[in-house]
Amino acid sequence: MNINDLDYFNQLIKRKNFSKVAADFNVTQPTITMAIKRLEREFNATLFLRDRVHNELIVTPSGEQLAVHAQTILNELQVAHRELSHLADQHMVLGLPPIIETYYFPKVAAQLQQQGILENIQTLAGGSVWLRNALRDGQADVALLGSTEPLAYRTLVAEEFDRQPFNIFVSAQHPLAARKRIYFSELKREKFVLFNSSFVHNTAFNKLTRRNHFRPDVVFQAADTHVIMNLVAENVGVTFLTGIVDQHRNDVVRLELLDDEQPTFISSIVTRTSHVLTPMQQRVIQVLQGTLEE
Amino acid sequence: MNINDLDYFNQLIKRKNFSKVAADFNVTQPTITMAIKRLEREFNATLFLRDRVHNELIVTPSGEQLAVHAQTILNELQVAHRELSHLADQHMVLGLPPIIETYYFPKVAAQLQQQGILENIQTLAGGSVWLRNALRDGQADVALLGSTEPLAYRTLVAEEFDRQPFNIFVSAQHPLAARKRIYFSELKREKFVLFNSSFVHNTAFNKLTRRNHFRPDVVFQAADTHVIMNLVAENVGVTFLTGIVDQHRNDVVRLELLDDEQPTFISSIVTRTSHVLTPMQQRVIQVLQGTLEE
DNA sequence: GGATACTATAAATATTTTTTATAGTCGCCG
DNA sequence: CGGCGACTATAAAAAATATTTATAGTATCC
Repeated sequence: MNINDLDYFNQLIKRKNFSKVAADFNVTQPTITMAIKRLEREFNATLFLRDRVHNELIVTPSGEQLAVHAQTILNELQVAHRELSHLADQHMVLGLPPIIETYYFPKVAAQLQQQGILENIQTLAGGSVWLRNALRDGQADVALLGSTEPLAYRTLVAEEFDRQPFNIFVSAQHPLAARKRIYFSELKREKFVLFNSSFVHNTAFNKLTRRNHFRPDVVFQAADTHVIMNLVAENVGVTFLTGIVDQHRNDVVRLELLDDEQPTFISSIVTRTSHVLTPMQQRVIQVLQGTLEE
Repeated sequence: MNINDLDYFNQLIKRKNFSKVAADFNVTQPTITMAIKRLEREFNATLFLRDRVHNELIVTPSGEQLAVHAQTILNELQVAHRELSHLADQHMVLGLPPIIETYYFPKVAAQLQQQGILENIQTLAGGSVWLRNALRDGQADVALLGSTEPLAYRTLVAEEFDRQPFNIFVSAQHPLAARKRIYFSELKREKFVLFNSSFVHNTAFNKLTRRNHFRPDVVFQAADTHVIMNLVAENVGVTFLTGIVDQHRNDVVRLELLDDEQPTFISSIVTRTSHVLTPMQQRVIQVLQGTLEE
């Protein structure tokens, strides 16, 4: 049995049209007909019903079931290709969401440099959700991910290394600047400048607004914490970020939240369950664990 | 790329010998050489080092990594074959460990019969551990499994439907027969007749003996609860089983355990995450849920 | 009734895999 | 040391498979 056949099949499931699938793969239409026939013979099942009357292609239960497995197999192959290509290049792709890249990675990089393995690391930036998928499809081998709940996925292994509360940052000229701690509900009338690229902050923020029954007035969303901090300093609005972002500015004040049951920013080291660590990769992971878990 | 190549590769990983793999598949030796070459070209990596000096075959890191994926892919295909074969025969294989088969299944079967779908069920008997693997490799489509901890596996979905405490059963002539409840530690000097085929009972039993610091005197292990009960009635020993086994005998007395933190016998309906339910299979699951969850 | 949009079939070609036959490498042992 | 045994590799031929080309079939739409 040929993998191509599964590829054709998989595409036919999506496209529901033999000729178009053929075009997608730059082969002629009978090729697809034959491929499906081979699969139908191999699995001894009808995979599609050719409904000429309504001119549509119906996927049988057997077809649906096979589609699930075909998908897994094709993904597994893709991951294999990517993983082996990383191995060949002697590097490891480390996924980093922007916040983690800015505030945790420098420490890690220094350690990796000392051990002479920094050159084997290739970073891949992206939001937490996107990186999770990049891990799954083999684009990344390891990722440091932020989340509000402990991560638990079928194909990934996560090891938590830090928990940080979320804080409120206001301008030094802001009336609340004199305070050290506040309740989230006190922010009902404030304007917010928020972080947009990371889904995690939004999740946490939305939880809190919902729990406190208000619709926040979000005046701006930025992808970079420095931009946000500058806007906060200018008193354009207040923001909601993790404490690690603090960074000794004197034009911005950090306020702790007093609410019970606050969401926390959980940081984890995540890998694929199927990923086999080389000795070099094990050292990288050890450095990550050592540096990040204090 | 051909699945056969992965099959050859997978076997070579196990056997570490080209000629033997060739023999295993009834092909000639150059076939294996070529297959590995094709994979090495396809993945642009060396998969094995042929160490002529020590006359052994060394698997490279790339080889190790590919092996993991090859295994997954081959398993996925095997599952697909089995699942589609069940679909073709219009049946569903239901795995049942002996205890569950005896004490829960009759109720279920009656309901399934009423709905006219009993004939579509094929049961598969086996211990919990064995059935878990049967689910994973597609031999079974659904299983009712017993466990002492909630089931959580990567490739399986479990839905709990019952929790039962474990009980002690003694002969009506036994000194303890007058009691209703006892502490497990009071059984230090007893002889035990235990259930052997189900790993779950042993796990729970061992937990308790360990916690109470004694080495139990196990005089016999049987695969059938009736045998055990008969031995208990004859006062050969006492036993440790779930309450459902009770079955109105007057020569045997059931004692509840007074210990805090007792292990419980958790029963769950388990399926593969990758399994697509047909309408008929959905009805079966509904009957299972309806009947078993009261 | 002809044009259009699909899928299927059959024969010819092209491609890929396997076999056959043989060579190469190394260790072992008399 | 030389021949034998246990391996794997290579090359050419043969066999098996997949793809293309060309064409037929079936149903819809106008």
